Amino acid sequence: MKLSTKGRYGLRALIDLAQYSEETPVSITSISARQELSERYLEQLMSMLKKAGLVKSVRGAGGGYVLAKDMAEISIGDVLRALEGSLEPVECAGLEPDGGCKASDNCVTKYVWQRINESISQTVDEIMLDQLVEESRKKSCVGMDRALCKN
Amino acid sequence: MKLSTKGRYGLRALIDLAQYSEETPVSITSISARQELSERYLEQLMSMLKKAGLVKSVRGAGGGYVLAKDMAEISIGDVLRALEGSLEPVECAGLEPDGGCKASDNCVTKYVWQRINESISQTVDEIMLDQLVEESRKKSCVGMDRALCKN
DNA sequence: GGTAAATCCTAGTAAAATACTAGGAGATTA
DNA sequence: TAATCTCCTAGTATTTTACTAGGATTTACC
Repeated sequence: MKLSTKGRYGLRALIDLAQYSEETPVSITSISARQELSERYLEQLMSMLKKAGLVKSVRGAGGGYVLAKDMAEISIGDVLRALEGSLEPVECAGLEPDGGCKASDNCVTKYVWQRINESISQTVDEIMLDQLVEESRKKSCVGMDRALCKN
Repeated sequence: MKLSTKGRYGLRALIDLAQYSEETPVSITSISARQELSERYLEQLMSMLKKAGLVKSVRGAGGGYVLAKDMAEISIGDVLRALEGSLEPVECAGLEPDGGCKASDNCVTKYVWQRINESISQTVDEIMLDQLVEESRKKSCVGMDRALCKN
């Protein structure tokens, strides 16, 4: 039940992007410098965020990435699902009426997985990116000590 | 953010155990036969549940496992934490005052990890084993089709 | 006392997932 | 034309997962 580096790094990167992309696109190079992340790896994370429609890219010199919609309209759930795939703790727990496991009517544990799934979803979907960006500005923590924190 | 087979199989096994251990201890052999799980693997899961104080063992012929406390006093959180370790999505998110990451005061994402952690904990700690056992009896699903469901 | 049925304990190991690195093609600007 | 970007695919070392294997120990029952 751990989030991978994709989710952890990717969310940090997106908060950074949101802070710096108001006027011009932000390049992977600059994000990775500030956040001390591998450029090549970050490239892949940004590509996932783009596929999910959360950021837009501007190619060529002076290019980079920009948010594809307003910060207040991007939930942390959107971000984490884009990076981690489904956040369901067990595959069968899909909420779709006919989703997942065929044996589900006889499955007692499914109830548990579903409850966990719902609580995670509710939590991550009600936190929006702008809240974190604002918080980040308050703390003026543009860069944090990566030697102490890997998240 | 997936639960491993430890958590999935282990919870199933414990529900099975709870149902069958009211009079005599239940052996790993019998649980694994009903639930179609490897005996050797299940052995390790039971050992974890024992270390966590959720079950007691009775050695020797005719032995097996019994719940160490009342079903109504074992939460699913206890079970999953015994099997999966901490359910925190990110290590630093510990709720302990001085727990985890040293950079936490400057960490914006920690807020997110903590919120997720709290919601998961709350959910799994309020579901008790007896609820699932009762549900299981209602559905009379002693054995479900393992060809269809791996959870 | 012997045998069968159990738990207990440690190690090993194949497969899958993770966390990257590497190389190079294509787009855009100055 | 050179520099700076994104884009895309593939490779790969490390770690984790999901087991399997072997054997010691304990206990009930004949």
